[in-house]
Amino acid sequence: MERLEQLKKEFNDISDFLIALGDEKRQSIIITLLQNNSCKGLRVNDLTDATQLSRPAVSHHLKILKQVGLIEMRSEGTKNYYFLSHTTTEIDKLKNLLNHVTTIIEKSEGK
Amino acid sequence: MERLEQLKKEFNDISDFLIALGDEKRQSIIITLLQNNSCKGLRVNDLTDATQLSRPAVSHHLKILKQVGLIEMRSEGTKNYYFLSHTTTEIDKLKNLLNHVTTIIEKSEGK
DNA sequence: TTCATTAGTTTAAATGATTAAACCATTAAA
DNA sequence: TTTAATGGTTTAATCATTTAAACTAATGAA
Repeated sequence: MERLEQLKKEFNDISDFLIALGDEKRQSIIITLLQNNSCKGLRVNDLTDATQLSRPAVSHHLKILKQVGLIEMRSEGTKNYYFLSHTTTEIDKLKNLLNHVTTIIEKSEGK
Repeated sequence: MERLEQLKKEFNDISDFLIALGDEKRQSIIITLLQNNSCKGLRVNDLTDATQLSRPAVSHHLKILKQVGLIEMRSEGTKNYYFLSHTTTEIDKLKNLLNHVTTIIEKSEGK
């Protein structure tokens, strides 16, 4: 039952990330960034073109994606370049959680 | 670029699952079911007790969890028993998607 | 058959998320 | 020092989600 406490924490920890990933608008931003996944990065206006969203909407979603550590930003003067984070900490956490869950499910298989 | 199309489909396919998993109320239902992961399953009233949610709220969330294939139901008379699905199809899909994404991110690492 | 139990559904209210419009701040160029 | 370009923020409106209250349906027991 100690493992259940651990699992509860893991779930709680990853909520924001799951919510961030679940939104289709944000998915299209992520996919656009994956398409242009050079070190250069993309600007807000590039993303409004690609995703059919207004600038405040893109800005809003970028903020959420940044908060969960999925993307990062680099400034050059007034120009901001957004790119997918090279560290995959949150993704790895989610993978671990999923493995945890499947392990428990499979263990009870024979009961 | 063919892989990107594939990825787009995978994302689209998994949206509802991510949204279902991201909600904290639904997480507490999942955890309660994990705690009692025998073949027997739990009834709606068991879940209202454990999660501090009203019956219509639990019913609503169970419906969502059922739609994405995470849980299943078994009826005995008027009594309905809910339990975590033994097939982990959606979980496996999500794992694959995450592996896909990390592969792309890591590939561009050296650019 | 009548009453109690179990649980899903519908509707309306409350809450929360998303968006556009307008505004502000910063940098770069003229 | 103006002016243009870039982009974040705030506010208010819209839209979707969640919830509770009341209702309905079905089964099982008295």
